[in-house]
Amino acid sequence: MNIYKEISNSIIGKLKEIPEIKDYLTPQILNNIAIEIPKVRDFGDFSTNAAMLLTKSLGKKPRDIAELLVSYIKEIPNVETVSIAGPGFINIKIKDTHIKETIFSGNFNPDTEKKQKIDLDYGGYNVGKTLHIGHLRTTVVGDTFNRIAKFLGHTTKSYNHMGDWGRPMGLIIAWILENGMPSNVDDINRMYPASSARAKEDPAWLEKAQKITVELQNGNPEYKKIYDTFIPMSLGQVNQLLKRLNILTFDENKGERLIAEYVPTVEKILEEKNILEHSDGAEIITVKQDTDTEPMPPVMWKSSAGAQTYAAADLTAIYYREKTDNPDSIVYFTDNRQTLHFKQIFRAARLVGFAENAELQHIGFGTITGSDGKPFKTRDGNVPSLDDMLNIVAESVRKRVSESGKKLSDETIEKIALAALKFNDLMHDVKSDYIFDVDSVTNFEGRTGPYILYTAVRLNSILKKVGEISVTQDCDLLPEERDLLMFLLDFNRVTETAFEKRAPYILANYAYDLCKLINTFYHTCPIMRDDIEEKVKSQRLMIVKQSLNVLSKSIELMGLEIPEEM
RNA sequence: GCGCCCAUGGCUCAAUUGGAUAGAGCAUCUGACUACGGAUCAGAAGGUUGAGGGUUCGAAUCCUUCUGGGCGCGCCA
Repeated sequence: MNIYKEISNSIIGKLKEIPEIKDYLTPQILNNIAIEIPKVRDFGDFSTNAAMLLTKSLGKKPRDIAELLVSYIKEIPNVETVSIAGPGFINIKIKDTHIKETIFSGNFNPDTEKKQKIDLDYGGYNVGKTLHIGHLRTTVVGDTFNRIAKFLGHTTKSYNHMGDWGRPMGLIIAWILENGMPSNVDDINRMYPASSARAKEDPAWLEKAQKITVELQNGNPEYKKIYDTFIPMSLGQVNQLLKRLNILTFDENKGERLIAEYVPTVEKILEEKNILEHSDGAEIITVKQDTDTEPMPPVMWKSSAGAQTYAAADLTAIYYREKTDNPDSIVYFTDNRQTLHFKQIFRAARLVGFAENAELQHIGFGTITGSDGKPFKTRDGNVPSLDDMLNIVAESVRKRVSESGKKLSDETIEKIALAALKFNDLMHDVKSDYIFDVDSVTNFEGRTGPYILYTAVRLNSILKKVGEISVTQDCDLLPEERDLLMFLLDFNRVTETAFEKRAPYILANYAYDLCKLINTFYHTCPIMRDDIEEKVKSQRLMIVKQSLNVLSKSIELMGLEIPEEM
């Protein structure tokens, strides 16, 4: 169901039938014809700029052209009225009966025409580091995008490209050799920062760690044994937190370590194609092009110490993914500080001829900052772990609940906290930095996750009181009802846009706007009161039902859960 | 130095990617049917979209110059 597409196609089809203009509809003009939903709802349900685009080629005034187009557009089925406004916009209003028919059918399934195969790369957690605020966006945005793509019928494969094979491993092992084995994951999480700090001050220590890294990668059994004992602890912690965050299980946890098995194969290909160069003891791939105006350093394939680099892992991963998935595109969701890195990797891939049929795309998002514009830290100057952040939000929910005298289960409180944290992240445009303000995340009024859940819970609560809903008699729609229904009709277009733009925030903002309309409707249109006529009642119940239908789908796509009560 | 990204009411964000009167939330002020669940709703106030110039029927959006901020620029991942 996509009424937007339906109307769009009908209008374009009609225009092509008009003898006076059909010869002027060049591909360029057709491409520029916009069928839009006007910002000001009073203008109509849809509008088009077609008349304005034809002024030049026809040599007529836009409003005159509009007159002509209107006489044809009127003939489109389900169109109630067509009018001209402003400089020559054509505004179209759809028949109420058609809106109701479409919505009440309850079919909100997408009608994706071209289904794609997409590899997704997000998460990319590091062994030895607790998941912290810096992992929030890649996780939440990646996961939601994955859900949207699946919903639209695309085939996705999510990769968690773990950082489990680089120098941090050498640093941890060096630390263990001196201080003994870790007894739990917290020990490990302390080791890496400690060892890393020491390496900054002590060059000998750094060198030692580098050496261990190379030897580990070359199969040193002693190091491998240590490695094999602390890796599961670290992974266990990651998985536990992902579960708490309600993130879909990754299809592949193929990190740098597992991808390393394919590095020799890729290296062979690189050598055969004569792409590798030696430079200062390292092996590199030149990706600079003559037209570049920006700095474009070479891809480091192997460090001069002989260690596998992260670039090698990423390039090899492209090779692996092409072989196993043959995807239409590979999309990476990471911090935008890695923009240059991925540009290099993608160029290298093109040079070697990897994934030639796939679009390689890096979605770089901004940093979560404190109100000072610097990367977010807690008051004591530490980077907060995701677990801690959730606990802080949950505590705030608990406080609010107890103040209001309600009693909610821990499970419900957790769901509300998760919604607060995740929605706050999802609603921001991916590419820009955003300020993480603890006060506004723990304030549950207005544009927040709890507001969204609350809306859904209320709708549920009404529906619980009634049985089967059927609309048999037609009755008029109030403006608040009509606005809501029109907005529901937009759901499919929104999910498609969010998918195409790789921008889950579009869905998040849609969900919020939907809730606003639902709450307005809820207030102005009483349902269960005794003085409400039966036919009005059943129509409103149907509106409630279908609103919840769309809302709960949106909530699910954001990886949130509706509690029983709140 | 070279390059990429950003700049929208006091604060935090939108604007369907060139459309009509730049919309929301927070904070402030005023209200709401004895709450179909008040974590709600209605209203008021708040803007020369960082500055200048350009492109066109039309610019927050595109081009250009400047100002201010963030980030990146071969052996960290």
